[in-house]
Amino acid sequence: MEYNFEEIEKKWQKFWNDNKIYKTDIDISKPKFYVLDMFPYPSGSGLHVGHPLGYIASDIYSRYKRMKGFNVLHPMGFDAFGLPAEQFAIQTGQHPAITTKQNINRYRNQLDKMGFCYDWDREVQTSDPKYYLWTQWAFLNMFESFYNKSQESARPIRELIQHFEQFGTKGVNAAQTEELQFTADEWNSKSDKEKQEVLMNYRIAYLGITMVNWCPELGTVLANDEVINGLSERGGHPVEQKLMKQWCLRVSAYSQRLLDGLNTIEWTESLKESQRNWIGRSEGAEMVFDVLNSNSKIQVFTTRPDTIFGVTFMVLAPESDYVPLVTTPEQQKEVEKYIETVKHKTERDRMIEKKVTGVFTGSYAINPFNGTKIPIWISDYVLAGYGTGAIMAVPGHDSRDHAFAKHFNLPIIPLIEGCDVTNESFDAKEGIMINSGFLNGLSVTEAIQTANKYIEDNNLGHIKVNYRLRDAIFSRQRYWGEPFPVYYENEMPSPLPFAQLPLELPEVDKFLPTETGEPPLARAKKWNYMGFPLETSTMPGFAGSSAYFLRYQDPKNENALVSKEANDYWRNVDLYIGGTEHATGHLIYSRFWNKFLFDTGFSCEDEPFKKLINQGMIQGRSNFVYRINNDDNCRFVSYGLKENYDTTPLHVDVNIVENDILDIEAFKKWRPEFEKAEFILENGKYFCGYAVEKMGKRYHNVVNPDDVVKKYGADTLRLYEMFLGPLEASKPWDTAGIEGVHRFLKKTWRLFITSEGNLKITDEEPTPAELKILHRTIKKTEEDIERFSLNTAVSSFMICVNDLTELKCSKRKILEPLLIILAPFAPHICEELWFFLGRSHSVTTAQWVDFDPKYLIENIIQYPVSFNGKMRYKLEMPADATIEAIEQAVLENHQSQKWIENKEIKKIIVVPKKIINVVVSG
RNA sequence: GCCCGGAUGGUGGAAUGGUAGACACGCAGGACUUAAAAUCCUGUAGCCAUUGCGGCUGUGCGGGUUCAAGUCCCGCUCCGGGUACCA
Repeated sequence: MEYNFEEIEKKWQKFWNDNKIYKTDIDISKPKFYVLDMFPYPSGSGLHVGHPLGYIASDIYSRYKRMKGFNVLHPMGFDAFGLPAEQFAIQTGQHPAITTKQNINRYRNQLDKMGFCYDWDREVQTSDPKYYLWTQWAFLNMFESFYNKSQESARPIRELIQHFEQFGTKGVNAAQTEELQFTADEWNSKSDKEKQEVLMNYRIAYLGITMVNWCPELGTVLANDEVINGLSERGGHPVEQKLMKQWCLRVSAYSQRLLDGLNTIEWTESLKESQRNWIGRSEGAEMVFDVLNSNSKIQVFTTRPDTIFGVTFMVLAPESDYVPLVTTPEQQKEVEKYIETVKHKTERDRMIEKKVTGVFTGSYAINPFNGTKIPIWISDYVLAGYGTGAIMAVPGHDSRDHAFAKHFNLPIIPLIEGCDVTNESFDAKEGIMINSGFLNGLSVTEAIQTANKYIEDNNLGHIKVNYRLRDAIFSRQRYWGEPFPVYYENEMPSPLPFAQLPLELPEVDKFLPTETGEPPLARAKKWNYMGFPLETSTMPGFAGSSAYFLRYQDPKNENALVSKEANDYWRNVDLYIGGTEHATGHLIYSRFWNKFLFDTGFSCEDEPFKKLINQGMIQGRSNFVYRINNDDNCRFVSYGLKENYDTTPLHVDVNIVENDILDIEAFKKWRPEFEKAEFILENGKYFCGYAVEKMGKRYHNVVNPDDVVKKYGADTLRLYEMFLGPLEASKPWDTAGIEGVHRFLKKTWRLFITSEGNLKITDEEPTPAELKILHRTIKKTEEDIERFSLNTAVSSFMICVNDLTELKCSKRKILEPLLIILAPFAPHICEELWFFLGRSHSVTTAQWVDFDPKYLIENIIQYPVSFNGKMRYKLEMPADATIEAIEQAVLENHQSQKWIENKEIKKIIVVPKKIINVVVSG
């Protein structure tokens, strides 16, 4: 009887499902382990073979941990709000909820075929009102909170109000949009509306007027991480800067904690580094410059206060509030003209042009260190959103300032001994200071410290830490997202009472903005609360994915996001697997979101994801055929012969190519125009060329996991995806090796079952050699799973089965444990064979077998003996031989080795169980 | 520009500083078969010797540390990813 994977897999998937084998509940008698996959956005094109890579790895790990005695939480769900469904709705009028539901069903169907051990009873869908109630709830909590920097924690906004009532802003140390100052009396005499406006300055979820990335094509604003190279992440449309009133989350308040937290979690260095760069902490000084003949003062931020003697001009951002203060009447026209041109440039234009532009304001500032007069310019290379929107320019030691100085012919002063700054600035923080007054002779590091001290001592400014991390813009002018639980009274936002949640998405006639440019929700008929209009924008994609890992812990709870009990037990994610593309989006936002919930007592851990593994991308492997140009017969030439002709390469569907050999008949049917195609073959075959490209429809290189499952079975797909290479590496999908993995499963099958379908298994006692094979494999499998080296784990199974086949070993005492350790990788076939062995319960819930070290030690160890690093012969020694005995044996052996007799042994190095190295003279 | 990775046979890839190339694909040869498929066996880094055991060279390039380097250190080259006027 042959290995009939199709039947077996269907049977056991049904068995697991019917018996709810993977249903998980709190069990305080067992240690918990939480394994999470980044849940997918269910796109219309379904899963391709790259998606399950991480899911397979996490599935193997979950199954392994469960067998090791852990209570494993391994849930799955769908990130169901998103732009593609909405775009589709705009085109077709089909409600996004319907499209989304269809896509989810398709995904679910595909996932189910791969034999994952998810507890589907815990499924969450972010577009489900029962789920997004808790997204809205969290938003309201953020609205009702501010960040107390002294306590390093979010606190209820009423604490701040009480403080204002008693002391005004005195003693307030809170994260804020701008610095405010008022007394208690002033606060108490403010109108309600005025008070609300002030509080917006502090709330963690606040309505703010900020420069946003506006994408006219999509008709919505985008967060920084949704803009790539000045184009929208979705669709690649140009993005411009625009001042708009938007909901924002005060993520920046958590900058330092987000940075510090990285040291407490097990993520890859590169991912932590990305986050550190994104947070962008920089220490420097904020310094005040007086403006000549004016009362104005300009504050700048610099990380190089040591270079102050090299400041030859100052630059303001075009949007800076300082601009009107310092522009002289003579320069007014020029400045206005410049600002106008800058406004019309998109982010992308700026990047592509990279032209140096700017305009002089007519004013001068005074260098506070030496009193020199420095011209104040305006240029778009200075960003309004960072620091103070104004810089002191040091062309000698900053490349951007240098380019500007060159262009406008401004002086450049070298400040470091021995450097030439005529053609290039010297940006490195090293060397000895010159031309710098009292800083002369100091090293750069010393000079920075000395200058900082001088600034503080002389009241010229203060030391300041700046972060690049911006507050998250939280409004989207779209339909398919969570509505804000907010209504407007007197034009001031008020939160909906919790009892009114969830605020469900209303029906609209079209999914487009209104004629007046309002978001789609403005089309809804009854979009108000007690007569007051409701907010018409919706939340962004990351809202629903920011706390989903907590909801899985208690998905059906109607009274809380997660009960205290469930959260105390499941805590945070022990292992999170997903792609690197979320490094600066989801993984920042959800850390922020969780920290907020931690502060407010709803999450018991400060960091949501303890260990994170990034699975690599699976790229497509495209195939090409070569059509001969200007050929009447539509001929194609095989890859190896194409140099003899003038050809055009054409992408060909990889599903009609096997091992780069084209299925000619299938090709003729693929496209009508190829029906009469002729082929110039090599050895009777047509070989295709190949290239590694992104997996996508346009390259005809999409491989659907369903097809692979159909052909080889889920167990083969699982093993093969792991076997392909290291989990974290990017690699192309190449079916060339899949036969080998499939062959391994067939071999395993044959260890148990004869070709007639009889059970081969005997109850004979295993030999030491067989036990050695088994225990070696158990040990290796454990080690490999623990370090996520799943490709080598698969290899070790192959070696094991090959060895057992060679020994014709079909002994129960060997094969039963083998099934247990193979079960996480290939659960279906193991269940079937386990069943044949007469075992009743599921092998996937069996207890893991521990290896017995006594079968691992070799009785005799063969030591390679090397002389001066060169291998000479092998010396056999008992495993328990002492180092002295080994040395003695080498010396004795030395005498019988003629070729070395006139050389003197200087040293004998014995590496236990590894090698003996003999150092000889000459 | 900056920050991270990476470079090993024809291919994907193994190697806690200790016999480089595990395992798999592919290829070649063989067995079984009327034949094919399936299955099994042998060989497979390169070069030389293969009716001798074997020898030499080899982990992108150039140096170094070490008895011993794919692995550690210094200097390059190329490839991949992230990020960018962040002062």
